[in-house]
Amino acid sequence: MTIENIIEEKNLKLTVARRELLGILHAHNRPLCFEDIKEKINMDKATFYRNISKFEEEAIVNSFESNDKKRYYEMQEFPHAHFICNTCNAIECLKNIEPINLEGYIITDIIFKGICKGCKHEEE
Amino acid sequence: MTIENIIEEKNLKLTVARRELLGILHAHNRPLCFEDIKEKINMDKATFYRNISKFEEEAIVNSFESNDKKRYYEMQEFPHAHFICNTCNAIECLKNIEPINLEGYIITDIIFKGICKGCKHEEE
DNA sequence: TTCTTATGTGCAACTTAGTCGCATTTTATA
DNA sequence: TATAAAATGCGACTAAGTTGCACATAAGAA
Repeated sequence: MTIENIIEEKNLKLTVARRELLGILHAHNRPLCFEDIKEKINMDKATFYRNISKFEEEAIVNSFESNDKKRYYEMQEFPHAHFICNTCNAIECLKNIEPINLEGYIITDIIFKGICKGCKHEEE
Repeated sequence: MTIENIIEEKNLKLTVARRELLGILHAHNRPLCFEDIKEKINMDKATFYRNISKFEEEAIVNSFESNDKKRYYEMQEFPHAHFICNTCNAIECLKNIEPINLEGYIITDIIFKGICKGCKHEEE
């Protein structure tokens, strides 16, 4: 599925900003915040946040808050859990954990916090 | 364990602000943000954030970011997972879920996001 | 290809959570 | 009761995210 297809499928206009923004998110296999993205492309923050909101409404992108008060965004292609390290603040994607069920709830996202493998190793 | 004992055990000074702050957190069985707390007690936000940071360092309190860009705090008495509803933004404590293990990681906190029982019911 | 219109973009001003420096107050101890 | 270290409150600041508005652009019609 190309970026052009995704945009077309949702009946959104294909603009330069949208192509660039989805291009960056698609190319990186990790969640990115606005700060990460503005290092890579020159885009006004109002444009960034308006497009990101639209992508979230259309279920193209999903997001979560990390430990650093910033929101991180990624393509919703393969929904998966995340691990946020309290020590180094790194965000890892956990693509292979077994599904968890909570009776009565619909789970769309799981965030684990704690100490990642690297930091745990350094502590020992 | 009284608030006075907790403070003394960690070798912190027992001040009016600290007693009030821990009193509020102790009295409410749900995570609270600064906005929630300033409705209940009159405390400068610098004092709030400095004390909350100290309580976190001392493992008296823990915290997480919600969907609303605010950080929520609660006593660390009974560590447990949380459910944040994407629809109504409510935060629920999940005190009875079975423990999850991730090989190589130390998990200190789990946050589930999705649709809570109430909102799921309304959708149907 | 050009015209038209709805939609998107960029700018600047704004809001709000959270931080920091500093003068003053309070706690704990001698 | 005196003292020193630590906590508080204030005001100024930072940075994420939002909003209104004028201008630019995508996409379909003519």
